[in-house]
Amino acid sequence: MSNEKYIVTSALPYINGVKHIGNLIGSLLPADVFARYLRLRGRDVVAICGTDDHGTPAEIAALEAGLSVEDYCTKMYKVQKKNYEDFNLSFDYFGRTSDIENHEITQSLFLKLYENGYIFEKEDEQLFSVDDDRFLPDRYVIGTCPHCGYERARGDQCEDCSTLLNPTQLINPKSVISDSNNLVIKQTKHLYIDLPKIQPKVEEWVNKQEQWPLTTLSIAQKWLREGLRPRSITRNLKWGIPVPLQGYEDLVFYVWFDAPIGYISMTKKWAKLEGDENLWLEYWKNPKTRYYEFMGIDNVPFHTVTFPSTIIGADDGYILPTFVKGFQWLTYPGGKFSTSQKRGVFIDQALELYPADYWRYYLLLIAPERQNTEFNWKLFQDAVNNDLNNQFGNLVNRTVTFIERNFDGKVPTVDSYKKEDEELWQDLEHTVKEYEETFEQVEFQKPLKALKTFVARVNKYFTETKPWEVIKTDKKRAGEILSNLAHVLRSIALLSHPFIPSSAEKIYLSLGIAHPITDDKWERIIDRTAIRGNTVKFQGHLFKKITDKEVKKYEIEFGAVVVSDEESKQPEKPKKSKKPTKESKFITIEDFDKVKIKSAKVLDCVKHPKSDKLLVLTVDDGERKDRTIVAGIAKYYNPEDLKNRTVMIVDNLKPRKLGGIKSEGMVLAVEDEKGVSLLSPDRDFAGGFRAS
RNA sequence: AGCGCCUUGGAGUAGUUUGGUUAACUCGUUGGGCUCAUAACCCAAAGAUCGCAUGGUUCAAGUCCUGCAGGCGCUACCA
Repeated sequence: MSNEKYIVTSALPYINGVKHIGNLIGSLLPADVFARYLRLRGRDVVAICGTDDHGTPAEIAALEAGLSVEDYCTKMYKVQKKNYEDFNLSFDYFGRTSDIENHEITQSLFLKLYENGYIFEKEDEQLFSVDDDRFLPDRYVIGTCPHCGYERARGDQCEDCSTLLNPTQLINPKSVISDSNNLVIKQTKHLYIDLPKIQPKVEEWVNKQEQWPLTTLSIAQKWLREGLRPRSITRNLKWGIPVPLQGYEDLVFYVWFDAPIGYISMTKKWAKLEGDENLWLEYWKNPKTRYYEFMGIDNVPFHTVTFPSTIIGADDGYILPTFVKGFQWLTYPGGKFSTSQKRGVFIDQALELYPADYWRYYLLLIAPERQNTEFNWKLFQDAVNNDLNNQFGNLVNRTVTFIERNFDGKVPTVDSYKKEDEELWQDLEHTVKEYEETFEQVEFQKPLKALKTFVARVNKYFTETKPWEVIKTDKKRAGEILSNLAHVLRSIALLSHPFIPSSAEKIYLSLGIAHPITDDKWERIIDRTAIRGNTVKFQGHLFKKITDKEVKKYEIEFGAVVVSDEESKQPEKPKKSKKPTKESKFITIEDFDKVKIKSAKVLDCVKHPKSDKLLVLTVDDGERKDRTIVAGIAKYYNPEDLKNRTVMIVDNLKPRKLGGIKSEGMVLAVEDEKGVSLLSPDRDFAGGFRAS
């Protein structure tokens, strides 16, 4: 089986900008983890990723940065490459789609398609911006929607009425790039790939992929069911891979066409650097290769239908993916990741706050495998503090220090195993089995949870066997317990390596293992004697806790807030069919009784950091002296004036975040045209008295 | 509009493919234990009519079917 090869690829991040943690968990990180797992098991794997360099956005960003597009891309390439290295992403090669190898392979695949009769020419109308001196992609044109009159409709679709459009349909179209309305319609010739002609073969292939995840399969099948349409593969740009065909020299390939070919060309470049020019062919033209692709869900059609069409149509011996894993989205509280709005965590920032392993662990734990998941600072803290620090780090710590203090740092020898020892080893076996099985199915949360459960199990073993007590009467037995612990820890380190590689290495060092973790053989994952006699050495604590203070700070700093919807009640689309609930004229006394209104003393009051309409009150409600209430009264009250005042609050209102700060209740006030006035008792009142 | 996904104790989730005794896990809460360890670790308890129809199928439904409500994602010339 040694000639079975593996390819692992992550969707290629676009060259522009630094990526956020959502991009990371959507493709890059899983690809890395899976590749690490395969390597650990001794599989012959090449893991490939790189930047997707071409396209209009890169050109425009370069323009704005005052750089040539080549220089801009090189600069961004370096930035991204470093980010991923810092995150311990272990791609064998991280390349670029603008490299010469990609030119060669893209052009050769195109020529094959051409020879095989899958390329045809068609004339298009396209808007040309005279002032920008360039053709405008649909999304770079905005204008008035002919259907609903929305003034900022994009050339491909009106966001307001969601009608699909052609840029030429827009009224008063203008360029997004320059705002110029000096646009002309030009006839241009473009080359198309005849997807309908290739469809039967693609369909035949897709229908055989029973091992694919259901969502992947159903997306692919939907596209095929609706029938593929020919798709343009050229653009009139200067930045890109030139079309190697007479009469089309001024065209370049459309990015969607050349980007996935990057997987192949980057492997080729890797082979070159490895000093074996033809090595890449052993992977890409070997029918026995197992090829795993990782990407966000939006990319699934490209990897299950269009890119395979290129490969199948060209018929040049390249293999197709064995497994296509599409991830849902990692969402962020308060809205989409956005550089301009300072919302979300970007990779470079993330690493300034905490080590890569913290992020890797939490992101993998909540990996959006089945559904969208939301990043949450508090849960991030929980995961790091409980799972990593308390359970994992502390287990390593208590084991190593115990051996250091009682056994001169030497891992003791075991002569016989008691029942509880055997049970421990048996559980390890089960864990490894579960881990292997779920990993082979390309799942991430499950192997990680198996590992996490086992770590807790080992802590239990430690507590229940009480070596600190046993050692007083039976040093030998205590030694056996610690030996078991140390050996099991070695297995845990191996199992955790794909997820948290640096910490795993550190455990190896603690256990006095000289070789890197990646040199270990999977066959020895369970080994009761591997480190007998090793000298352990405390390496410092593996993890550190995240404090509440940090969480609060970062929640605000990184915009993890719900936009105070009081104000942002934009003319949002009236939610369809929201039946107006019939309100009856009276409520019953029981209804009123549900509302608990009580007095509260304002202890402190400050302006809301994110809003000029909100004040943040800290009140004493008779039960607690640290209740936080956010009120929209900043226009009418100075924070200072409210201190020591008694106000009336709704006690049992469901807490809600306002501008990122959790408001636990509501302050009662009345409003007329002059402004807002707070309700309060006639005389000074302590907090906690219910109104009735 | 179409397609798909989601709705399970205070929070986050598993379980739904292949229906079957007390609905599982982590956090949080309450109580207890331990002291080797980073106030870490271990045990126990409370807490869920599994979105709604008091809908259907079945001896049996969180799991299958139907309808409804709410939330989300994807839908090709974007990269």
